[in-house]
Amino acid sequence: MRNKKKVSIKDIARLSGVSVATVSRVINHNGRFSEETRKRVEAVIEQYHYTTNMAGKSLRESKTNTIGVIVPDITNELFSQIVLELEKFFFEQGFSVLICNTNEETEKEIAYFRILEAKMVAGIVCISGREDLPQSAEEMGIPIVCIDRKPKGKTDVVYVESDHYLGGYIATETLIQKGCEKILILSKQKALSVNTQRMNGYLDALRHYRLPVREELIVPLDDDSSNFQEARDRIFYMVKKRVPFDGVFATNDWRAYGALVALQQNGIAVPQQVKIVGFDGTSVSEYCYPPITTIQQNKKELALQAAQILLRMIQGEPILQKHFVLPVALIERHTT
Amino acid sequence: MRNKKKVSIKDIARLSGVSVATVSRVINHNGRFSEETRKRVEAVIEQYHYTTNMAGKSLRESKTNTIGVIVPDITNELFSQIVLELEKFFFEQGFSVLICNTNEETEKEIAYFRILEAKMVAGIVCISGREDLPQSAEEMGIPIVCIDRKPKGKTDVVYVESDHYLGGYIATETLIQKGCEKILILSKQKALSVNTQRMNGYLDALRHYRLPVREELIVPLDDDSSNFQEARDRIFYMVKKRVPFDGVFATNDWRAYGALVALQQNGIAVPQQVKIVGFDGTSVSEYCYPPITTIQQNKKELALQAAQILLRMIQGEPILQKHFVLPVALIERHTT
DNA sequence: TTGAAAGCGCTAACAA
DNA sequence: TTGTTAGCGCTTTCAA
Repeated sequence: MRNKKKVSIKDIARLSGVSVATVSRVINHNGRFSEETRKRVEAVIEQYHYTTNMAGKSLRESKTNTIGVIVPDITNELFSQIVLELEKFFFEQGFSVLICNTNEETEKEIAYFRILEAKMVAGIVCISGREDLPQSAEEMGIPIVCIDRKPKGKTDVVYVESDHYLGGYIATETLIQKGCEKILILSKQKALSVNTQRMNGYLDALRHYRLPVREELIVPLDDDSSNFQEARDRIFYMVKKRVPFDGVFATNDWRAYGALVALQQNGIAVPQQVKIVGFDGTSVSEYCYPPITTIQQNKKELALQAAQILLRMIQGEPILQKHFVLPVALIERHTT
Repeated sequence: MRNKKKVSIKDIARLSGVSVATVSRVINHNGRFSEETRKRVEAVIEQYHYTTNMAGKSLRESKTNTIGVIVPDITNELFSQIVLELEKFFFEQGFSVLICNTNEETEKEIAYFRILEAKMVAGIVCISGREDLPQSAEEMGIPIVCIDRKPKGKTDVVYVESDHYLGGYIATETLIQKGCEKILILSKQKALSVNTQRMNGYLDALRHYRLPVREELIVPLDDDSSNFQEARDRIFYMVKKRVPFDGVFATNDWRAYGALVALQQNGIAVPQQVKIVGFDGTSVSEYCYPPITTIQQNKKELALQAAQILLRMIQGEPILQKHFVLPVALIERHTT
């Protein structure tokens, strides 16, 4: 079944009575051939369904037309939407996308960087996940753009992110303006910039409205269980412990939904007794009941910005601005 | 910034005082070298962080360790879960995954087949989407496994699918057993085997329970709008037209949810007045309100089966069985 | 156990 | 405008 012997540039050269160099020029529109030659060569290419062997080309040029996309979890809607936009953009630019799902495992991420290097990808988009890029990444000399991941230490890595601080501030402010005074925050413990920025927005909003920061309302989450489960369990526990609160800022939509379910299970009315704001703007916030007020990230723009910058880097342009912040938007629904 | 000159097999050979052939043998565990040589070479490789240049290797071997995955829409949870499992499996086997999002556009799919061929991928997994593989695909001589896509005409293409017929039957039977007599089906018009099999399950269940097949309750969907919207609009219209029905078999979960919302908007109680069953077992069916009874596809198993078969094909094993059907499961929730 | 050398398909420098 | 040729990094055949 294998081994339809493929037609190579040599065959095309022979069949159209020119040299391989000329064929190569025609294929790559490099000039230095006559109109007549072009026609003849292209006809033969057409006739024999010739397609460039990328391995040969890549070997010769020491680079491929492949982009590596590193992502923690492709089944997370936020990420899959970003990946979709990346794929669309790069397809149009003649690049393919290698998907590298790390599952947040450091080892797998490091392995993937090695693989991407060995495969000589043209560039890498690194979405969220842990903060510090593996050592190897920086030494590779492959253009990298990060999304929602501010590389620790290194100042010269390009990254694009939503305005997480403002998002945290607006989320909290919204709750305050709707009358909440004891606002609980569900936040990952891991000190990612994404987390700390949202937290800072929360804290600043409280301060600005002269509300006390209550230690017991800062509920840390760790990494093991799902966002939904963990949030639900934590809120359940808070209710059982009778810790009073009247607002929840959940740092993503699944956590918000977890909080919502825990409250419903305890007969606490949302939004009458407790109000909730989520983050991301994924579909769960829209279709759950009642639909959740959330801070929307502009996934398409995030992807597009990152992709465009990466493309420019690949083309050798110097990138002066290293840090891009995109606005977020409040979507008011029925939990506030 | 570019151009850290990479260390090649030649460098390793020189640095460890052996020939490139020997280094190659050591790297690929091909025997024919002494234990001592092995140690020396491996030490040098380690020291200089050598990694194989895949373009060179691929060119030489006329194949890569990359798998192409063709998928209609990576943001569809059903597909992203399958892709996740494929990636996981192939990563462990030393393959990378190229993601090819076709958006159901024939042209893009054809383009991707060409690209995958030019890139000499080791194999292709083709998920759902249109039925007939492009001509080019079959001629390429690259192993292909389809998921949920029964290639038209061609009998020798390997495919793995859920038992859509049984799913359709069980969905309908469930509605009947809960007392429904006028069961509406929301089904794509496009004659994909997936659609027709579910439809056949529906029809056979009706016949088996001696219920009439009513033409006006077979509601065709076309391709333009989203599953959710289209289903919602259709059901809305049916209600307005006062077509009587007391059960809805929606051929995926988003359609089921669309139906649910349309009914709720018209003040029709679910499940009291109308019952609903969805398909796929994606999260929307779980977290919407009320959660929807659905037929679950085993995405992990689907991916694993396909991946394992493809791997065997890549390794040159003959595949005798071409068609694999995986069981589905009814998940009862609150819409029946 | 080891090495020399050919050649996979391609591009680009150089020559004509 | 066109051709010749070297060489990218690798594996493998053949010879030693």
